Amino acid sequence: MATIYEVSKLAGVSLATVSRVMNNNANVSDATRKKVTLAMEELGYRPNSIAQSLASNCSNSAGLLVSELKGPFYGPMMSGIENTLRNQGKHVIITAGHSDAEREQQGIEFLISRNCDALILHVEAISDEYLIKLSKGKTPFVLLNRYIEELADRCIILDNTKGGYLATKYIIESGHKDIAYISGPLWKKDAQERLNGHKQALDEFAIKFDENNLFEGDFVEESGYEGFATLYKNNPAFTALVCANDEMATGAMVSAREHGIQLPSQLSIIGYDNVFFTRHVYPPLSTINYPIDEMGKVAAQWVLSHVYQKSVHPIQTLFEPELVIRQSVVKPLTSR
Amino acid sequence: MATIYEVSKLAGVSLATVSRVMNNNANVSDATRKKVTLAMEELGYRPNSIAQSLASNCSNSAGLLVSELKGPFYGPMMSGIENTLRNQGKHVIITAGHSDAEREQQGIEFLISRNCDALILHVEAISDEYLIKLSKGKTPFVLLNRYIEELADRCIILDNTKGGYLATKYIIESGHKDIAYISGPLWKKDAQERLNGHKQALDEFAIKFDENNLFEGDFVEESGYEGFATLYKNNPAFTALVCANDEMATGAMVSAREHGIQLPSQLSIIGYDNVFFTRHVYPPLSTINYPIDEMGKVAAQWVLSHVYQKSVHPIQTLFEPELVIRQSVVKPLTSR
DNA sequence: ACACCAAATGTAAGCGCTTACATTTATAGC
DNA sequence: GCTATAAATGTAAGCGCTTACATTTGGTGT
Repeated sequence: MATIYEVSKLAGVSLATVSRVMNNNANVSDATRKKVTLAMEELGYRPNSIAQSLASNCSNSAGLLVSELKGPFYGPMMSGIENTLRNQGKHVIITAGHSDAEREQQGIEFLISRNCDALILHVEAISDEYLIKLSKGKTPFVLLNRYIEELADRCIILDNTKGGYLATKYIIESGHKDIAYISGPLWKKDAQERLNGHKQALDEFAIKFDENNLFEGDFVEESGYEGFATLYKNNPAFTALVCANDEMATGAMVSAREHGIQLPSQLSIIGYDNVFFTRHVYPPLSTINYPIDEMGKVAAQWVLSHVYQKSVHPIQTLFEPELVIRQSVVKPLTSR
Repeated sequence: MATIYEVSKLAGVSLATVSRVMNNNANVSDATRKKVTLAMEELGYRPNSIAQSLASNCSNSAGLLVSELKGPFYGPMMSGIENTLRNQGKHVIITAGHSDAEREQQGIEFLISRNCDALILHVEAISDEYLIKLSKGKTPFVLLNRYIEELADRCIILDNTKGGYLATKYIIESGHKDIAYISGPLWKKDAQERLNGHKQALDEFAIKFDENNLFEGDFVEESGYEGFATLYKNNPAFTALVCANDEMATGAMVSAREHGIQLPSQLSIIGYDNVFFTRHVYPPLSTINYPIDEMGKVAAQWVLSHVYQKSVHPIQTLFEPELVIRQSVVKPLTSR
């Protein structure tokens, strides 16, 4: 690979001048600019961005840490972020934290050590303290789907409690009274909040919450599958099931059908997140919309404005969940 | 951030020694190793991997270029790659090419300029020539889902033609004769191959291929939706639909139902790829398994063995598609 | 023709590391 | 105790760039 030195020699100018034309510095005469450009082309020169980064202390790239690289939730998020950053000539370095404190920390350190100009973090396991300490450091970051009082202005979040409330309220208003719930892992704040919203709706309609109707899953499909089976064994009478995310809801649907239950007539189900395949399961799943792609874009814009001084509309940090009604929730049969 | 210099001063040794302990170089006495380690901890020292990379010409990271960051196909692929590399202490830098030649090239150049030790490429639009030229360069790479004669040993591929054949053969053997097909964009080789497989099966059973029964989609759901509508208008008589991927198949299912067609009794559908949600659509979709996560792992192992000298079982480059039977294909009704 | 100033270019130090090579120190054999 | 040898450590040159500062060049006004 050609280096800047070879370019400078070929063009008959100094290193500094070559660097100047690369960085569009004003003070270069058109004549030499052309000479240099030509030399670059002739050599097929590509600047070594590692060296640039080391010298300039700016890498033109943001680090992104997500829990998983796969899954219907993270895809749109990564995609939204990458697109808006890429449009401004910035790059994204992605790594996965796997909802594990140690691996999340490793990931963050890797991204920092790679000179990322900023970080976008979707972290679940790492402690608030670590993040607060991190915020004193020199690499700026935004948090997606996590709220920390002290870092409030850089937290881009959804009102999870409200979403949980909305889901259950809709179920109740559809006539259900015996309602089961499959939650996410309760050490995760969002799982906790969604459950709180659920309880809040129950309260409002004076339905008492029954521990027997609660199953703690872990946000993946299998746990929805198991969850249904367990709940059904405990209490075969519930007429509606609210799930803390869509994946568990689909898992539960499979299990329900295997138990010979007709959907939706004998059992109403609602999910959470509105991932793209919810329209295609059967019956099409009612759910709560989580505008994660939008939120990813906003995170990217935060970086653009805070780090690269690109002006941007004011940043929205709190997003509202919305009920999306499809066909998986119906009035309960009087008996089953 | 502390630098190696400060560590060396605190520990009372030279830069080189610090560097040696970082790299586990043999020739360091236990005593000084301990001194240095202590100093590092005291300063919270993290090596700057950019500088390491510039100096050593090795970044311990592989670049990954995929078409999209979202979608049920790429997620497992990225995930498989990241996991196996991460387990060996290597990192992954991911960027997206969006099936566009220019953006793919930009992505490749970015990854190279970031000193990636190797590249894993899922590229669709960029030319064979470019890749062949690239192979003369110093950054080694593997190709996922693309076959180039000259680069055969670094192409990890699925026998797409065979998969196409298998799907249609199964449909025919289920009794269908009037079969429609929604293909991917035909400039993509895999789309072309799958279609070829389809035709081959048709041939084998002496069914003639009818252009009216072909719709060229672009591998996303919407085009499946449109595709069905168009095909149905041309020829409402077909009893089975084979789709070049699962996303288009689900799109087609939605459209079919909107046309008042009962699935699967009035129309059999088969997909391709076996992405995770195929089990949850209704009816559960029969499809062709594409072990993309496995193939991603193999790509990662290629990198591990060719670049980092980790020994690894011999690498499988050709993968076989497999029919997975669920409930979306049934015998045709005698009439509809 | 001269001084003066801005624009264009060059010089060289450094970004934080690695590593070949030189030097010092410890170990062993006699 | 002395040399030969190996082990431990240090020195300094670079990796490919950026950038503060110095120098040169060319254009003005008089």
